[in-house]
Amino acid sequence: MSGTSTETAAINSISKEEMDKRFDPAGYEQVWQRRWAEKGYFKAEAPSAKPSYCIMIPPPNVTGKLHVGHALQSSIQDLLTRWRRMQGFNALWLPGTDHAGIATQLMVERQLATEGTSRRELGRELFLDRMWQWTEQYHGNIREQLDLLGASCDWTRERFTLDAGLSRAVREAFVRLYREGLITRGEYMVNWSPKLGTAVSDLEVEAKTVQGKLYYVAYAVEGSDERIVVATTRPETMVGDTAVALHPEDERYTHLHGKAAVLPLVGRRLPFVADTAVDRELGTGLVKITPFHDPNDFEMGKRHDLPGITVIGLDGRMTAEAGPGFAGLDRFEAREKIVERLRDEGYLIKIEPHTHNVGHSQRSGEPIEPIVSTQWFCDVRSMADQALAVVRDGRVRLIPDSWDKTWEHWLTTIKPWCISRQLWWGHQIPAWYTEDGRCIVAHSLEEAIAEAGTDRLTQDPDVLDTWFSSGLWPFSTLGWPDDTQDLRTFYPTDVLVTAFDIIFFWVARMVMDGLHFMGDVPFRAVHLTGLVRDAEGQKMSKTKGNVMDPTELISEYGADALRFTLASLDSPGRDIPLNRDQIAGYRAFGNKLWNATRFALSRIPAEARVRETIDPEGLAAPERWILSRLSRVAAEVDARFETFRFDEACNRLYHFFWGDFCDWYIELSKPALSGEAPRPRVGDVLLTVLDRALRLLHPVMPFLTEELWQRLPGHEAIHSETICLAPYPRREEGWEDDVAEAGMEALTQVVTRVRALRTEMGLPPKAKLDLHLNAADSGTGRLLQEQSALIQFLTR
RNA sequence: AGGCCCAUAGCUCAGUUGGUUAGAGCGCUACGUUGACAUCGUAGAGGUCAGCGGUUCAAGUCCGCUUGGGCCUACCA
Repeated sequence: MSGTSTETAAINSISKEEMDKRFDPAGYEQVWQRRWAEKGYFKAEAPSAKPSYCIMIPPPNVTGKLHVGHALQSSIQDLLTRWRRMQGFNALWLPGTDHAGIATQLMVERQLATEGTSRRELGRELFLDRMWQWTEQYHGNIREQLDLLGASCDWTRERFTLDAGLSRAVREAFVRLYREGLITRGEYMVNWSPKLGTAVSDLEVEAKTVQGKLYYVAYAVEGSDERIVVATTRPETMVGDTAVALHPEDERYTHLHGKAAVLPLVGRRLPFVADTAVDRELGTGLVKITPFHDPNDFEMGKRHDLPGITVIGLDGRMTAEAGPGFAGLDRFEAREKIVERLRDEGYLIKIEPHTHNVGHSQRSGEPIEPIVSTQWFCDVRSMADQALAVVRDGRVRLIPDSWDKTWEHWLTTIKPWCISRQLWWGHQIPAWYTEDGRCIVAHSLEEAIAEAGTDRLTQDPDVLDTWFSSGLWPFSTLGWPDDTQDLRTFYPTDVLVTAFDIIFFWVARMVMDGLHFMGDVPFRAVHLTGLVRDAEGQKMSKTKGNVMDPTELISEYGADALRFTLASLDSPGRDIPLNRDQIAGYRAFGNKLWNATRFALSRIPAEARVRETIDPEGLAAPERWILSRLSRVAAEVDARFETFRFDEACNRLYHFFWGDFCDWYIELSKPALSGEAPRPRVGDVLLTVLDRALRLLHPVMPFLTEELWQRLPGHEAIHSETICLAPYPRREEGWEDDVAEAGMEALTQVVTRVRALRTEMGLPPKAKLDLHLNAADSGTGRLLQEQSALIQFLTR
């Protein structure tokens, strides 16, 4: 509690002291963040008489560090939450973190390696202890960083995907899907990552175009002198061949039907099989079939009832089945060795360069090995159909909707999802095996024992894919499977804000799970943001060294400037080039807010106050005009927030404040405030417009607006404690005044024209001139006449 | 191989359902500092809206093609 006394001093200083000429975000940002938290302004209610508004944070990696992409998404989520909260909604932004299975386990494994040990050496239990230690050590970082950004999360509802409640939800979901027959265990071909030692899903495989080789190998035809030639990119798999395929209508090879080839080096008999999947144009039109090491061959093997042989093991090395001379070799060494033997024995016809796509492990970067193994699968077909339906009928809106087609394509072609991982960090699969090999799926060991009739059970060692638990996030975080008050209050949630790159990993699965388990969509809209890039539009990456750290940007420019920048760059369907000049520009905007407030506070009459509302009756044209403009901007900003056009909303706020308010209204108020040319209620109007402008800006720039708003005399009339809970300004139709706007338009044009003439004629800015105006019509003439003092003031 | 997106000022981008003279920020030029703000003010320069064709009274905007970028999906040995 060492910081308490200084904090109190800082809080006391707010709104009392003379304002500095320059604003300093570091001086108040975290003071306010702490105070808001202490006051509990962001705690949502359940139940509540107010309408609910809910956003679930896309949970970042619990041990991770927030990057600018997180800063972007968090800024948008906070903007929406603060906006709705001010509008009187019972707003919940639920924070939390993800255990991020492979990623986090790898970090700890790397650390163990530096200590000269490994997870295998430690054993599962000790290793998991280390994982939890690691998790606890870094867990606070995410909150710290969100606090720096000004996030208005409800931390009393924070969740972690591995906490007790969410783990229970995971087991419940697994058991239900198993009992519905949608989760099954079986031996299939999976994407295997030898380095990671685990199966991964199709999504975790990245196709990379590589320069490979196409090897042409001669196979003898059984019972004849004929030799046929097959082409392959992976000669090392040939020792696992069990057939040779040809196209049924390929006239070159009709004589081979019913015959067999002989596998070089091994001597195995390989029947010819006819299959239309064979491409006659490619290679020689004859394909070697290795059912256990190629996804196509696996399918073909099933169609023709071919046996499979596992010649590459889970460690990426050749098995004993590969035969003497190859067993134990790494798969790529084996390739060289086998090609060498083929050449030596005269089977190698030729080698051609060949460009093709090879699946690589997204996480480890190595080529994926298609391997047959026993895994758990989730058949998502029926769930996918439901997810298709809700996007088609608009119950879930993707924003921008250009993603609809991608959604459609992926979900219509979706295949069973391999959900088991050979890792330790994650939700262990709730399946137990009896000694006689029965498999019991249950919520708990106790339930499994009861069902099995024995306590001699072994739990399946595998854990679930991280995304299995993430898919449940919108309702597991609210207490599901129990029927909780939170669940009833906040589900379905309103908006999901996330980057497009996890639309399949996560968004689609939440929609499927939400519909399946809750019978309703998890959110009504998905705002998909672009990728944050550097100033040159390059992807940020550690290797390029162009990564921008949000924490550092905040300390340099302030959180409000970063937030404003990110929000104003968030145009639909576009990536976001972030450059420091722009952030600096919005920091200058902050300075503008600061100094406009400073001006108002130093010049208004003592009795001036922020008013809840103002009757324009009896006000002069400049006052009528600024109130009219304010009303229109409030309406526009509201409409833009509704449609997720944060860029346009920010733009309008920026131009209203800097252009209308500072460049014109403040200038116009000067002669009135100084007493040279008094006008009615100028002080009240100035403060009231400032109050509303700050409130309009609050969702984007929470810290500065609070800091300034607290200083406005009479702000308590709007809310007794904080701008965070003050009402969001709406349109005031009674303020909208076409006559005043037209009149001011004429005035500003006159002023601008005079200034331009002065420059064109090379007249010194201070030289006083005579100005004669001829109005085109009497109305304008009268107005300009009325405002002649102002015109003189602005044009000298 | 399919699909999606993009091309507008020196740079990064807006530009709604087609409708006056295409906008902003940064950068640039000139001038300006004792009274909110130099993180500023005033004025200004700068665009064949990638190219070609079409629809229309009217196209940056709609349609087709071309070129040049980017991304996603995909089992071609």
